[in-house]
Amino acid sequence: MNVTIKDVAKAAGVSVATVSRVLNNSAAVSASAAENVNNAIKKLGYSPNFLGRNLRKCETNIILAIIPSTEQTFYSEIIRGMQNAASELGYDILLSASNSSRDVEMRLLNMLFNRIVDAAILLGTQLDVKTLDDLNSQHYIALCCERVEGAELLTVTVDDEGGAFDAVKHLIKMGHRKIGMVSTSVNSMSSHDREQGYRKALEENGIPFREDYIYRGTYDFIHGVKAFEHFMGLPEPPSAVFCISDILAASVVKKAISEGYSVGKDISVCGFDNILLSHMYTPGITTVEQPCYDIGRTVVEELIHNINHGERSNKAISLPYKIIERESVGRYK
Amino acid sequence: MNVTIKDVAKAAGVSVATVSRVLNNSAAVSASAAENVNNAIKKLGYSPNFLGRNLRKCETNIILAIIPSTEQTFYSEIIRGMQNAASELGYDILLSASNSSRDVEMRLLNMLFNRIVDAAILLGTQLDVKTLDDLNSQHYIALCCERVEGAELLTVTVDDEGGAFDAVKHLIKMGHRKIGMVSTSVNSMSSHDREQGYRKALEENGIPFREDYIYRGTYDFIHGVKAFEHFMGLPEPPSAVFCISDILAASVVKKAISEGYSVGKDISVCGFDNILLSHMYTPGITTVEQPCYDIGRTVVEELIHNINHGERSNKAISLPYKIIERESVGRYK
DNA sequence: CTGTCAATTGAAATCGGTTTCACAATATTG
DNA sequence: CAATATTGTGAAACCGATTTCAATTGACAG
Repeated sequence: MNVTIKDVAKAAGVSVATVSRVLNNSAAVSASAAENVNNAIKKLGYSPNFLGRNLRKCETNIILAIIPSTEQTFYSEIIRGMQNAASELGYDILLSASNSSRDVEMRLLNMLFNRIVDAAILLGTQLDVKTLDDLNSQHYIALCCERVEGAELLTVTVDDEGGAFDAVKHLIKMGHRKIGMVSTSVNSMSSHDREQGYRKALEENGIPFREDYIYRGTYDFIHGVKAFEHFMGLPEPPSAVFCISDILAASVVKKAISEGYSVGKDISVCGFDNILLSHMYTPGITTVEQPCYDIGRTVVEELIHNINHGERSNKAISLPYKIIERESVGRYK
Repeated sequence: MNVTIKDVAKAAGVSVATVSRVLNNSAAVSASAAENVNNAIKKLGYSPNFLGRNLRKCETNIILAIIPSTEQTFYSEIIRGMQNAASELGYDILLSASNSSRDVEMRLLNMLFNRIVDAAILLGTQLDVKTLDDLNSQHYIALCCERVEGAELLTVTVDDEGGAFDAVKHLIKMGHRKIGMVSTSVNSMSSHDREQGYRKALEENGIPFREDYIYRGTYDFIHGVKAFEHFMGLPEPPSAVFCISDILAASVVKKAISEGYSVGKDISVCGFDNILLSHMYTPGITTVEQPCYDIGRTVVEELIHNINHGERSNKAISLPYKIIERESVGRYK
C-alpha cells in the first residue's frame, strides 16, 4: 500500500542502497542514477519512513520538552527559543505537559528509554536528585528554568538571586524600607534563590529581616490575595511588596485596588518574569525580565552539543535579567 | 551497549518470540517461562525499543497536536482534556507550535507521513481546503477550535455564533443599543462566526448594523487600544463593546481606564474565551466561556474512534458555551 | 497402544530503512 | 603501459522488535 524505498529502487532501476545514498547525500552517486531516483521519488510521491531510518541510526532528532503546565504563558518564549535553535541544528522540539505529576513525568521520560526521542528538557521537575543523576548518566537530559540542588546535570536558568536582589534594591532606592515578599512554600529552588536575593538586598542596606514580612503560599493566583490580606493585617504593614512571579504580583495588585489602595502610590508591587500579563495589566507591573528566548536557545544548543560530542556536561548556566520599570512601583512617601 | 530483547531471551533461556509474547500478553506462555522472562527483564533493566516495535506494528500511539502559538493560555485546558482522553485510550499527546507558519505546519505534518505519529490535531491552521482534504484522505487529522469553511474533516469547536449571539443579547438586555465589536480581518472562521452572531443579535432586536461600529485588526493586544481609539473618535461612540477575545477585551479595558473611563459604568466591555486573565483582571471581564476541557476530550475521542474503526468521519461538532458575568459589563445609563 | 488435539515453543520472515563490503569500471600516476 | 587509486554500484547484514509457521510436547480419548 505505502510506497517504500524498494518501490523507488525498482522504478528507478537501481538498488535500494543507491536510493538511500541519494536520499542522504551520503556517498557519490552518478548524475544519471541520481536523476532516475529523484524522478521516481517524485512520481511515486515517496517519503521515507522515519521508523526504519531511526531504528537503524539509533536517533530520532527529536527533543522532548516537558513543561509542568501549558497554563503558563511564561514558557512561550522559551519554547520559541528552543524551537529555533533546534531547527537550525536539524532537530525538532516536541512538548508535553506533566501537570506537575511525578508519574506523568516518568511516563514521558519513558520516551527516552524507548528511543522515541533523543533527549529531554525538564522545565521544572518533581524528580529527586538521585533519579535525575541516574537518568543523566544514561540519557541526554537538561533542566531549564528550575535548578535542582545537588543534581549534576546541564541546567540553564536566569540569575534568580541576582534578579531578586536588584529588584529589592530598586524598591529600596525608591525609598521603601518596609518591604514584604510573596514567596512559595513549595519545593522550588527559584523561590529559594529569589528569597536569598531579597534577604541580601535587605542586609546590604541595613534593613533587618522580618519573618512576618514573608508570605509563603503556592504559585496560584489566590495566594496574592491572601498575602495582601496577611500584610495588611500586620500592625506595621509593608509599603512595598516583592513577588516571586507576575501572576502573584497581579493578584496582589488586584486585591489592593479592590480594597481602595492606589497601587504605585499607597503601595508598590514588583513581580518577576515579565510575562505578557504584567505589561497588559492596569497599572503596568514593574518586574524582573527573564531572557526567555535565550534560555530556550541556550539549553538546546548545549544539549545538542552534548549529543554530538557524546558528552554529559553538568554546566550550570545562569543568564542575565533586566529590571523593567512600570507604574506599579512608586516612590515612598 | 543497550539491552535488547535478544539479551533478555538469552538470559531467560528462551527465544525472542517468547519474550515478545510475555511483553505483549499476545499468546499463551507457560508460567515458568514467563517468570524467567520477567526476572531477566528486571535484572537487565530492559525496556523495549519503540522504534522496532512501531516499525513492525506500523503505529506509534502518539497524536500530534499543532498549536499556532504557545503564548495563548487559552489552549491550556484544551490540551489537558486531550491528554486525559488520550491517556485513557492508550495514546500520548505531543505538542508543537507552528507559530502560524504554513511551512512549519507542513514540516510538522511530515511526522504523519514519516509515521512518527498516528494522527494530528490542528488548533488553527494556515492550510487551504484542498490541502486539508488531501491530507484527510491519507491520514487521520482533525481540526479543533477553528473550522475551515468547506473542508470535510473531523472538526470540534465551541458554538461561536451562538456564543456571540448570546453575549450581544446580554449587552442589549443591560440596556445597550450602541454596541461596537472588535473583530479581526484575518482569515479565521471563528471571527466570522462570532461576527454573524453579533449581527443576528442586533437584527433580532431591531438595531441596525453600522459598519463603523466594527473594528477589524489582528488578535494582538495592541488592537484593543486601536479599536478603543477608533470608537471614541466617532461622533456617536458605542456604550458597549463586544470583543472577539479576552485579550482584546483586556486591552480595550486597559485603554479605557487610562483615558479616565470607569469600565462597567461609562462603558461596558465583553470578551470571549474566559481565559485566566479575564478573571484576574481589574475589573473582572464579562465573557463567553468555551468548554475547553471538553473540546480537547471530544476531538481526541472522536479521532481515536476513527483510527480504531478505520473511518474518516467528517463530523462537525460544536459544543455549548456559557456566559460568565463579571464587572466589566454594567447597565446602560 | 495409537491417534487427535491443544498448549508451548523457536526459527525465520518481516517492517523500511542505512551501512558495510566486495567488486567492476574508470582515472591517475610513475 | 603497468600499477595503483578512485568512483559507482548492488548484495547482504543490520537495527530491534512482532508475527507467522511448523514442530515438539503432553494429555486424553478410543
